[in-house]
Amino acid sequence: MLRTHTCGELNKKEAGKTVELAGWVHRRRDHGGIIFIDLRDRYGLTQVTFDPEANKGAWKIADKLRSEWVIKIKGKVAQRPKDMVNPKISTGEIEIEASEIEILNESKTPPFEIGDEKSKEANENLRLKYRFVDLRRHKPQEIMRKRDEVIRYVREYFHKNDFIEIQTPILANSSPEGARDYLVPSRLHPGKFYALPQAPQQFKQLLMVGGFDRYFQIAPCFRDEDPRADRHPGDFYQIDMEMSFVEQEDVWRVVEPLMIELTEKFSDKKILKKPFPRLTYSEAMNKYGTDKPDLRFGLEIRDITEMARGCGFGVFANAVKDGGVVRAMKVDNGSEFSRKDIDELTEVAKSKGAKGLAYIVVKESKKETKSPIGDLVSYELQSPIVKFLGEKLAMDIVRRVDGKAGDIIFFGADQWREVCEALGAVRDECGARLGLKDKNSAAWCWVYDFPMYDYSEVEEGRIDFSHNPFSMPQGGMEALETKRPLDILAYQYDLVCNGYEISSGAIRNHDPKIMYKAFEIAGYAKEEVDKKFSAMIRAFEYGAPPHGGIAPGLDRLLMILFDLDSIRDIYAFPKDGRARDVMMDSPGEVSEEQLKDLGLKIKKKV
RNA sequence: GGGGGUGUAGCUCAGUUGGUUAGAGCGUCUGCCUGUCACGCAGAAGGCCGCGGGUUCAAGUCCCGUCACUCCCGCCA
Repeated sequence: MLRTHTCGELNKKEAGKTVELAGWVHRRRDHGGIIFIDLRDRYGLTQVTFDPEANKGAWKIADKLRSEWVIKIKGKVAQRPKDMVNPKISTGEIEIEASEIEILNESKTPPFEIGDEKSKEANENLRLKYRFVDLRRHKPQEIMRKRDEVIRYVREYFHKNDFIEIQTPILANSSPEGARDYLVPSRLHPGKFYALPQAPQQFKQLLMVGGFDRYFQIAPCFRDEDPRADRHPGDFYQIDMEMSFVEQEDVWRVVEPLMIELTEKFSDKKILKKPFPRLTYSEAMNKYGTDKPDLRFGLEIRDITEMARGCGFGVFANAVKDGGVVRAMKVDNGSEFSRKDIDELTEVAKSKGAKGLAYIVVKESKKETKSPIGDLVSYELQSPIVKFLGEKLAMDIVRRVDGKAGDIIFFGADQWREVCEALGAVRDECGARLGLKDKNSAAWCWVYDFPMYDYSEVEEGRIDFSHNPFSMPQGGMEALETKRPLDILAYQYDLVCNGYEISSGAIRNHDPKIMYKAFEIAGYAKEEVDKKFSAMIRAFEYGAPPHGGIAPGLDRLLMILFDLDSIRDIYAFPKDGRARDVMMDSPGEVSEEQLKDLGLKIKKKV
């Protein structure tokens, strides 16, 4: 060993001992005579002193040291006088009086400062290029350590509950649904391709058929989709689990306590409600305009379709006439919003397909006035739409949503889904602008009863699976045969925290007959299903047990627990915003020979 | 595929209404300094103001184009 101790562990109890430390030169303070070196490793900092009078040789070497050089020192632990203790570091009571020093490696001047948390962080792309240096900083060190603790905790939790971890293949098959695949050309089978799994979905279901009734895996998943702040491009990890002989409640009973424990042990957030509130998909959409509501704040959406029927404001009246809905969302204290705020919120609504964003500001008025229905009110309405609605209807709507002086009310009028999505996005933005997203709260909830089918977004008039095609429809075969497809619900559930979808799961369809029927409704012929899911279908014909599971996204979970803005922070070696590894320079070019081996040709861009 | 933002020293940023030689802090280098701990003091080096074009007596600043970076939407069963 090149060291007897780490840089974070020595204290006054060791005073007098001779020790050896190794690490990086964090900072050097040269006083002309005495030289101080802060020596750093992942455990902490220890101050090392070089005194020219005590040891001229070591002092001379210390004089040459620069930032990030790797050194090994030998010296005596000395207790610092009381007035020289540094309370900011764990080893602040002592210092090492160096007698020997060896330079293990020199370093170029790093392209950015590694130092204190106070210094401004360098541009992320520069840090990613020099990630091996960036990782030396306190923050990434701490995140990686905590990530490891969470993973270990998860593993212990599942093992304690009789789950076993099984590694499923990385070289798998292209899956016909969902995201774009990463393809891997096969050399032995020219023209054929493996695909990296988007999730171990099919494998874990096959494990159930194989009799492993409680499986889990910290599973690598691969999807070739554009990145987002909460979506790491390329590869990411799921806490994948599946159970046999269970109903959805049983899956929840395993996962919910784990999420509670993880939140309480690894974050500073307080869980707002235990057990987690449960909302059906339609409740979530109607009240919050999204299937992943942020329940840290209220701002519920209310339906005023009937009030708006035939009203004087054409946008509302026409929406109702065309079979749509009119919805209102009251924002407490929203009258603070400036004209600019409202314009920006309108842009948010428009980005979700709304044509505009109608609003009524409820302004406090100095004197009470008589409302059109005769009572006294101490507010007045400011809005471009009141003159069309008429004052009486406007007042009624304000009452309906419990509006009071100081509020603003936003409206959406269109088809149901468009209104939900637009107001949902506006609600989210209002929550952010009004500071309602409490960093110290974790609002977990279950969203369940997702519809089995939805109108296809690719093809007019077609019906498609709204989520996972492997979910069991509620009511089984009977429902598929008798109900209108859009009315059929699935045993499909999401786990949501603070507006992030952490997890998606389902009770699976384990009956081949029901599976064929379910796919038939979505427009797939039997032969097509046989071809695309041959292993699954075959397996289900040999005694598949009822089963279901869930797969919380590890990365998004960690991001919330550790309160990070970027999902890249929780990776040791993240991809950049365009799915590149700027440190390794990947994706990279390959040689002609490699391509030839694989039977591939590449068209060069001119 | 669409929209917004940014681009000035190694890093983080300022740069007014277009006006003389483009600045600060940190870092780097040199010298001084024996108790600092974000040490201090003095000095120095370091700039294609992303790139190309235009307007102008004059462009870091205005206009057009372009590239890069970044965030958002689409997409992500």
